[in-house]
Amino acid sequence: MSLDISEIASYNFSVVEPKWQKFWLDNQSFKTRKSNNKKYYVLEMFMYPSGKVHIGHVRNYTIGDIVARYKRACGFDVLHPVGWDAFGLPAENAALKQKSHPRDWTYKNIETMKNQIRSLGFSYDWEREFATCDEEYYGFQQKIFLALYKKGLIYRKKSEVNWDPVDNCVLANEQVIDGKGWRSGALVEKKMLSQWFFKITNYANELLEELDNLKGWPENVKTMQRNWIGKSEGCSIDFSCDNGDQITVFSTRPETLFGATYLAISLDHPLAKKIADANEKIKEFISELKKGSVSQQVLDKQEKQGIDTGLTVKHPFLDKRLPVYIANFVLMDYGTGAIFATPAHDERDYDFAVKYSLPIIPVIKSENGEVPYFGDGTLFNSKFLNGLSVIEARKKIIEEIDKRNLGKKEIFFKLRDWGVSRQRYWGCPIPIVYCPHCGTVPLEEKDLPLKLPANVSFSGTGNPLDQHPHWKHVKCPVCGNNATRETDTLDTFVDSSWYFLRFCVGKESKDLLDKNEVCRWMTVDQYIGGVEHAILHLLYARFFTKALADCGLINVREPFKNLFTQGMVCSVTYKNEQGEWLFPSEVQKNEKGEFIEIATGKKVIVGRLEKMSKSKKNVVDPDVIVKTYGADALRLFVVSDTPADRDFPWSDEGLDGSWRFINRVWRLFVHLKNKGVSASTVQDIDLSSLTEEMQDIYKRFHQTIKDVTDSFESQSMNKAIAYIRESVNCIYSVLDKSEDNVSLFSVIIRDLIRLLAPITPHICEEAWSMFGFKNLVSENEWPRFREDYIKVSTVNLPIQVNGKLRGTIDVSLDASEEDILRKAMEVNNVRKIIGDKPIRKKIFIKGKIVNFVV
RNA sequence: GCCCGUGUGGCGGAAUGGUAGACGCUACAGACUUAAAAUCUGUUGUCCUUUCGGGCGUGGGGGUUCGAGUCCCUCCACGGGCACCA
Repeated sequence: MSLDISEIASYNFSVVEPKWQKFWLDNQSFKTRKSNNKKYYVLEMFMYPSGKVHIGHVRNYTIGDIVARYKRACGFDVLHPVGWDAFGLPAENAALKQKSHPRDWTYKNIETMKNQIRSLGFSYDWEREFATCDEEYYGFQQKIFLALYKKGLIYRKKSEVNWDPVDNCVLANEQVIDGKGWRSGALVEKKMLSQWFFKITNYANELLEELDNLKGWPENVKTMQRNWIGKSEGCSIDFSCDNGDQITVFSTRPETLFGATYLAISLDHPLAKKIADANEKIKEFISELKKGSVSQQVLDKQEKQGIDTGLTVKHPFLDKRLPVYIANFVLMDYGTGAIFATPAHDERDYDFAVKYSLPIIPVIKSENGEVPYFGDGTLFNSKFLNGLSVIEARKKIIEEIDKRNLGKKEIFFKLRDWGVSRQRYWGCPIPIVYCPHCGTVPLEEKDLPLKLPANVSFSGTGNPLDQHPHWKHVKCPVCGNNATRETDTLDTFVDSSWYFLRFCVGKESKDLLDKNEVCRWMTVDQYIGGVEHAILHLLYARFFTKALADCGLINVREPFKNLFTQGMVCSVTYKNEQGEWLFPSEVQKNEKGEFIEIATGKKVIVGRLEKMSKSKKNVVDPDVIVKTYGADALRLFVVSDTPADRDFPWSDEGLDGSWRFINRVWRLFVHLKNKGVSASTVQDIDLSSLTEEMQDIYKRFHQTIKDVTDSFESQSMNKAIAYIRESVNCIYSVLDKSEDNVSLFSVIIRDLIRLLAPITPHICEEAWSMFGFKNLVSENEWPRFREDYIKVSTVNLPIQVNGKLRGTIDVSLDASEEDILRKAMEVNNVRKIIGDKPIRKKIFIKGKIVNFVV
């Protein structure tokens, strides 16, 4: 086939894309529709306004937009909102660095990113947009805080933070680098501060059990949450100490009690403090161990260390005393902050025992006497437990402990309460006042929102709200005397724990949790975001939903029905000989195919694909791509080839391929238009009037509709695109017959545009209007396929001998087994391989396979 | 350290336990062109073979099965999360 010059001119996206974006916006094409149709709520995890949209965002939002457009076409009322997770640390860092106010910095970023998002043609209902730093939003969040507070779900307790002794401020884990403060370089210490906590542990069981009902969640995310909640059954045991105190330990393996050789308590255990106060050496030792970050991976990796307190406790069942150690591997937050140690059957206990030459007494028989041993076996050395299995022994000893009043069976969760206090400015202020007379007093609703003061200075030291000249000084709402405000703000995870509820309510309502609207739209039918949020954000959002339901504010208990976690966007990295990262633009391929640094001519080390990040200089700017290739090409590319839940390898060549495909499709449209195809030539297709070849083409197209539909339903955009490409190739192969089959090609092209529209909406909208179809393709329905067209009557059946493929035969699906086996045996190659060997077995699976075992 | 994933041609990937490599990228060849680009057509896992065809192949090792990329065990490599980054 040949195309004339006018058809060869490439598709002018730079005119077409802005044209339709403006049209959609002006006509509010994606305003949330409220009809009697079924609803569908599509939500992508909202964006942190860091400054610029990156390709990772583009991929996330493209997936969401494809779902939204597809579901709209399928007839759902779709809620597809957009917003900004706008509080957080980077705004304050920018304030320090560039002297810009966090608010100005944030809103400016939002403006920039909004324009970027709009240039990608996402079908959002912009009317519902908001930022979490909007006074209206965080004011309402304070209302929610008060409701939870009244419900008894919020309390204050002391908890450890990373403390920078030079800057006098609390550091986030990411601000601690090699145990030192990122700005000051000072050795970080752990410090106890009074902080607010949400009682997420009240919901531990429900959070765990409801996971089983979340059929639309990936199994790995559910597993991670289960492990995080970490329900374990065990028992508490009281040990009496020779100083008169009692130490309660928790153990999930009480059956190993007879192998216990020492007790270990946490650095923060009340007893440890008591001892430290009386013993300078121990005090010093504890403060030495307290250096460094509070993060778990740091704690786990550090060497196990401890100190003998000199105290001993009595073993509850044996006539012996065990020494009590203060040890850095015992966590105050889990269990009771104290353990009995059985080094023969626990790795940590073992390492510690070896280091401090403590005895190791095995009580469970292992096959080859290995120590430490963690498997099942028979108890020995254990008095009344002797001869029992681990499970039996556990049951028995818990009974025994209970009977003798030494402790009781208990269930502990690894899940800890959620600390929400942040010693920072750019967050939601906590609506609490401390009064010397009335104590802790919540603000009254009429005093909300409690706004952040505008004039604030950032020195990098201390807490900005605390240092503000007058903000914290107020009159007590109860007695009117001088009082002070809480100067901590809320963790930004709080902001993102209910934003999906706020989206349900239109801007006209002051009640941000308007029950009718929340009830109409919740739950979120499809939630899409990175797997890095698998635990914290998703768990907090689930907790919040339950807590708000218990406060009577909403009536759902689970926020997200289906969850999709997309992979990261990765790209190649380059480093020079000094190990410095290089931009791709600084690198060139020479004649030998080696990569060299342009500036120096020296060889460059080509690293493996890594997550795109500014520091590795392997980011790609979406603006540049949109300008040179268009939004459709970018959208198409980020969901092509790689399944959406896997990491996506960026490549310029791949992007080029997507761009070529868009032009190929456009040439197809223009060619067919020139051959007379248009909306007015669409008519019902009478199969019998077509040649056999055209019948086949039409049937294959119905198969394509089915394949693409199935792929969209299973979020396999990459497969949908492969099927569409295949179909386009197929249409190209018969293009010279288009003139004789105008109606057929009209029908096919109409549906092809509709199949492609969720992915590349601009070109499809343009083609839709060019062919003269009514309304927008974005408002049109999804094409349907006919079951009777995709049924096949014959099949190409593989014939195996001993499980190896030796040939194939074409058979009718309803042919008898006998006929097929006879035919299979006649295949030349099969006969040759079998020879005169006797056939031991004939496997026949209808429509699938024939296998001769000889 | 603990928890969760991933591993298939030169590359991204496809494959209800049933013909491994669909679709795309790259590379190569041809057509068109004064030429280039673009476009179109073809080839492209690997080894043996003129052809027909055959051997080997889904990170390594083992197992279940008539048959394993797919299920089980084990090992290796890489990535994500770990509670104050979002």
